[in-house]
Order: sequence, then C-alpha cells, then structure tokens
Amino acid sequence: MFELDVKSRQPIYEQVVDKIKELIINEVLKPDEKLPAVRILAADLGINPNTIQKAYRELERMGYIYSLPGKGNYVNPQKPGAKDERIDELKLELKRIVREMLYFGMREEDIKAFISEIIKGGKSGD
Amino acid sequence: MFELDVKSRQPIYEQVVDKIKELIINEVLKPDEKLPAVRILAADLGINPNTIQKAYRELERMGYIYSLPGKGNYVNPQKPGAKDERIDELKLELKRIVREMLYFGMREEDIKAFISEIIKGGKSGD
Amino acid sequence: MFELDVKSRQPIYEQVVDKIKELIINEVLKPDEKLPAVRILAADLGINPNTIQKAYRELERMGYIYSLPGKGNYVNPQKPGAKDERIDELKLELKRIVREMLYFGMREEDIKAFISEIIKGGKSGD
Amino acid sequence: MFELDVKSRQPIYEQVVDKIKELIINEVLKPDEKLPAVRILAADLGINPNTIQKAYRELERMGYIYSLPGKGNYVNPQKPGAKDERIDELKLELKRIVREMLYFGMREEDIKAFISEIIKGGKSGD
DNA sequence: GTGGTCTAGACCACG
DNA sequence: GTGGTCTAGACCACA
Repeated sequence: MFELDVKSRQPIYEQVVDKIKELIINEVLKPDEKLPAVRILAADLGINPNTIQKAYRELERMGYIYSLPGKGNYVNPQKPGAKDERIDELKLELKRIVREMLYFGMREEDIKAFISEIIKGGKSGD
Repeated sequence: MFELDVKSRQPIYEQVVDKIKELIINEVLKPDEKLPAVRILAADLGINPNTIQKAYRELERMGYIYSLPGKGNYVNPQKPGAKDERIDELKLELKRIVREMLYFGMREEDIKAFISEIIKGGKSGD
Repeated sequence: MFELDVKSRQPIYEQVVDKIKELIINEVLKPDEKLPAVRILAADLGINPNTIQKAYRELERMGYIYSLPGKGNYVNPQKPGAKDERIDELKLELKRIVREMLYFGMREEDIKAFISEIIKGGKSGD
Repeated sequence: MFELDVKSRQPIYEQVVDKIKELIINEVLKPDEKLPAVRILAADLGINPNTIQKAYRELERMGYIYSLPGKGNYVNPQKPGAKDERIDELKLELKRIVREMLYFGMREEDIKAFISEIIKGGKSGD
C-alpha cells in the first residue's frame, strides 16, 4: 500500500496518517471504501497494531474516515460543512511558505508557475 | 514581541524558533540586529531561559542568527549557500498544501489569486 | 565505556561527543548499533542525563548517529555526502600541527614515520 | 599585524594567542623580539586591552613569550627542555586527525603526500 | 551583563 | 522503557 521510514523523526503513526490522507485526497481510496483492517495493515507494514489504531483514530478525528465498530473503518465522503476552517488553516500554511519562498528569492511568477506545474501534473503521488 | 501557546502540542522552543524566523524573514528584525537577551525574552514570555537558549541555538544551527558569547545573539545576514536546498523543501510543502486545497474544492485561479493577495499585502506580519 | 575529566575546561558534553565519535570512527561501535540509553550512560559516567542528551543531539547534528525517539540512539552508517568538507577541515588542522612539529625540531621523515606507525597500529583505541 | 573574526565562536583572546603563536613559529617574530604593547595592539585590533592582557598571559604560560614587568613582552627563545611534552601532545592530536582522515577514506600515501606539500610550501602563512 | 554549561527532578509522547 | 521537553536554579567564561 505504501512504505514508512522507520528512521524518520516523524512518529510512525503520523506517517501513516499522512499517507492515508494522501490516498484519500488523490482518490486512490474512494468514498465509503473500506480501509484495511488494523491487524492486517500492521502486519503488512511490520509495525505495532496499536500504532495503526492511533492513526485511524486520528484520521477519524480529522474527518477523513469513519468507524463502524466491529465492522471496520471507511473513507468519509466529503461533508461541505467542516471544510472552510480547514481551508483557512491551509491558507495560513501557504502564506507562511510563500513568504519564506520570497525571502529566499523566488518571484511571484516562479511560484505561480510552480503551482500550475503541480496542478498540470495531476493528482499523482509525486 | 509575540505570544506563545503553552497548551500547544508543538514544543515551546519550536514556537519560539518559528516566531523569530518569521520576524527575520519579514525583516522586522534586520540583519546584524541584536535579539533580546536570553533571560529578558524568557521573562517576557514567562518561560524558562533554557528554553530560549535552546531556541536560539536551533536558529543558529539553521543559519538565521549567530551568537557572540558574552555579547548577545544577532540576526545573520543572508548567506546565499544552502538556499536552493531550502527552496526544494518549501516546494514539497507547497505541493502538499495545494493538493489538499484542490481536494477541498479550491480552484487553480482561487489559489493564485490568494498568492497575489499575500504578495500584495507586503511583508507585514499577517 | 570510557572516562571523563570533570575538571577539564572542555565541557563534559563535548568530551562525550569526542569519545563517542572516536568509538564510531574506530568501529568499536558498528553501523546501526544501539548506543547506551541516555539515562544508563549518564548513570555510568556519574553525570546528568541532560548532558548526555545534549551530546547525543550534537552527534546527530554532525551525522554520526540517528535517534529513534522512544527506541534509542543508533550509529549512522556513513553517508558519502559532506565528507570532502570535513576532510578539508582536517587538512587545515593537520597543517597547523605539522608546522608546530617542525618548529619543535621534528623532521619530515620523523613525522611520516610516525604516521606509518599510527596506521600500522591499526584502528585500535590508543 | 593580523585580523580577528569577531563573529567567531572562538574567544577573541584565543584567536590572538593562535595568531601570535603562528607568527612566532613562522619566525615572523624573532627570538627576544619585543611584542607590541598591550594598549597599542588592543587599539590596532579594536578590542579591549584586557583581552590582549589575557592572551599575553596565556602565551607566557605556554612558554612562547616572557614578560619583563614595566618593559614589555618578548618572544621566548626556544628552550630544549619543555618541548618533548609539547611534541607528545602534538602527536596525540595528529593521531586523532589521521584516524579520522582514514575513516573518511584518505589513504596513507595521500596523507604523506599532503604533508610533503605542507613542508615544500615552506613556512608561509597559508 | 551576556551566553554557555550543568544539575536535579519532573512530565509527556511513542511504541 | 525510551528519548524529548521543560523548569528552577546554579556557576563559569568572556568582554
């Protein structure tokens, strides 16, 4: 499904959260699709099931998945409700990054060109 | 000078690093300007001097400031080296954010307009 | 493991850094081998855990070890990058020393003989 | 006479010691030659006279200069006595450096060639 | 007065 | 159990 960097300073459960979030955003995992069972995924990745549990709970908290106790975890279809505040968070992050890019000498057109590039590149993983 | 969120999951020293980095990037703190003394800033923010010390050493490691033991800490005038590397990191972050913005329904033109807005807003703090 | 000179002008954490660096260079500590836990080593050496922590972070910064939070600190397998830079530093140091040796009456052949001796002596600790 | 790096982490008095030591070793300053008066040198370098005082005291302790109270400081002609222990110190340093050079991939012949180069280059400052 | 180092002791996140 | 963070408080070197 994906790979982890066990040597990274980033906690493993966060890496799992990010990877799954990315799969959902890129619609590799479709709305209402079932996620791998905790134990299966843990075995696949060679890590502790508790770590996957924690990642799933975090994804649920963030609204990316929902849990049916005893049945499994599923991709949450997007709710238009809670998304504006997330967009505001993203805007703040983007502002910080753009400012730093300017500081390091990139120009407005360089940045916009790069954004076009990202979007043209489609939704693929890299 | 700025405020901290002591309840945040983000370590206090990292918050201090980010805030000061931002002040330097936005040129609120000018090259070779003296930063507040470790003990003074600690008292101002209501935290332990060691925490500021740690933040300052981290900023030094990243090349944003330099330390003259016994004299103070100062803003490092930009050195061109190691800059491209940082830009590549920023591009990766920006890619992640733009992808998530698209997922949440923003369009290419919305994003670019927002970037223009940031830049037109100048280098001021918000 | 090794001993410290608490009376030395050289900070304790630097002594720890140097000693461990030497153990790594002489391959007493092998790549990916686990270093002693912070608290254990601190107790062994009779110093504060924070001092070891600081030494380990410094070693990590220099690329000699990596840290897995919650798991331990490990010897970093050599990465080829940034190596030439370090060699240049070493050459400068060596130049200074050789000049001083000449001043104190050693001859070129004495110095080279001594270097052969070091190398023939293998990688052992003294 | 020479220049200092006020931004360096190395204490200024140590920089002064090193620079003067080098001038003595390279015989720019001859045996029994008078060193610049403390206040003159301090004024030249734009630093505090106390700092020069400290450097001169340190050089005296190391045997490089001697002081005639009220008259000035003079370059100490080499005494064959105390030099063996200094050579032993230098050998230790050289051993550490050669070991690290080997670790970073230099070969015995590279190191010896570099030493020849240093010596052929004469006693000049770089 | 300034930064740098160190200690003793505490709590938290992670796996 | 492990490393990471933080506090309170101390002493030292430097300029």
